[in-house]
Amino acid sequence: MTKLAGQNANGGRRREVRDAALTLFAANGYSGTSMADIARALERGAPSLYNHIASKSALLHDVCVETLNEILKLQQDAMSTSDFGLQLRMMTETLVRFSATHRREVAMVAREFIHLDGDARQEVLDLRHQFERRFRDFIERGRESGDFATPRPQLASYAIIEMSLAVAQWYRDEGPMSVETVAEDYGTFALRLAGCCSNESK
Amino acid sequence: MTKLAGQNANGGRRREVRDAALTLFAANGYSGTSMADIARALERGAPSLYNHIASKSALLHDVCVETLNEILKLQQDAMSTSDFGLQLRMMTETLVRFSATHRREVAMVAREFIHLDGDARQEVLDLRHQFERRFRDFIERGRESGDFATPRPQLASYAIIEMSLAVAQWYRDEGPMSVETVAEDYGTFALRLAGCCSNESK
DNA sequence: CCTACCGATCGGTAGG
DNA sequence: CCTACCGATCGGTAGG
Repeated sequence: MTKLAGQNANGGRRREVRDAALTLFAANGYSGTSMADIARALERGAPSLYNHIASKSALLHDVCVETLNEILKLQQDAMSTSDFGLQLRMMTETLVRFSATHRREVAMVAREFIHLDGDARQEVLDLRHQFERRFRDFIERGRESGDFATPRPQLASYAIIEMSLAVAQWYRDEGPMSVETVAEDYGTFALRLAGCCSNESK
Repeated sequence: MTKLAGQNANGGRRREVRDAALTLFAANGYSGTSMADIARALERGAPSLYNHIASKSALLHDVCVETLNEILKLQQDAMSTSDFGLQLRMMTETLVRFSATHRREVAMVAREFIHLDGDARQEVLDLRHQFERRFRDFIERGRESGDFATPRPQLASYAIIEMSLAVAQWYRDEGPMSVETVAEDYGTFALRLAGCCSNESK
């Protein structure tokens, strides 16, 4: 009981640090954020942060890896149905929903990960490539089956992925459009873009 | 003659500094690049750079403003024809061509400008908004005329703009696809996405 | 969680 | 274009 409470409290502290860092990294960039900035947001001294994290770069690395694993899992779930059109819609809507609701995390895997080096950077790149490869192979299969009509599946997948991830850059909770509205429209965009026969299906 | 040579040399120096900075800013980010890094690339001392530029931030600001003005001019040129479908294709292809051939500059106006503050930042934001607004208004007009079929022109314009600018992130000159191939495909993507009747026109 | 402190590096200036 | 130098700040450690 005491031990459990202690673990929760420590986990809570760690999550607090990660949350404050994420907000600052997204607003000012990883290199534009100092450990002192993060500590200030938490009303603590900078050295205290090292009780909860190994280093500044480990913080970024952890966020990137966890975010990409989450995205990969969502992608897999969205690929469970048999209909190509519906599958593309679900893959796109899922990605847009995630981008709109995890804007800071998406900014990390979209750009900030470049500040990692060595194996940490490569691991993030590998996860990104895995995600892109699955998207691309899926569109390739849909083209072979005749469900999609697009000359270069790679370009279609890049276009769909990047327009969906970019939602994280401009979406605002206070804005006029709900996450669902954006997700549905982008699902339709993806179907049209891929030249899907059953264009507006849903 | 001597004076002209001198002006050329000075202009050349300034361009050298800007070019080296642009490469490093694109690779490592603005905050991840020091004046010493730029100087090292030019095999010079860091203080010497200040003979050619006012400050690190002025360097970024100048690049962003010039790049956005160039993009706005290209956009205007692409909007000269009367046909909505052809106009959308030209606007998109022009943007993709620019993104593929000015990858570093596009990275600056897409993200790095956040490291500017005050008026410098606002000026860049204003130019960006001007560009986005013209794109959005154009799609709105095309929808009213019945040439496009899309429920929310704002979302269609965001999708087209962001997928086009993202070309700067992944395009490689050494890659298998020419700039023209990518531009044409993306032009088709934009027409489909906007629900343009004459979908594949060109 | 704190204070005290480390060497390295930051953007930029002075002066020639 | 250089050397010499500025105060500020960087990520991180020691020690409690």
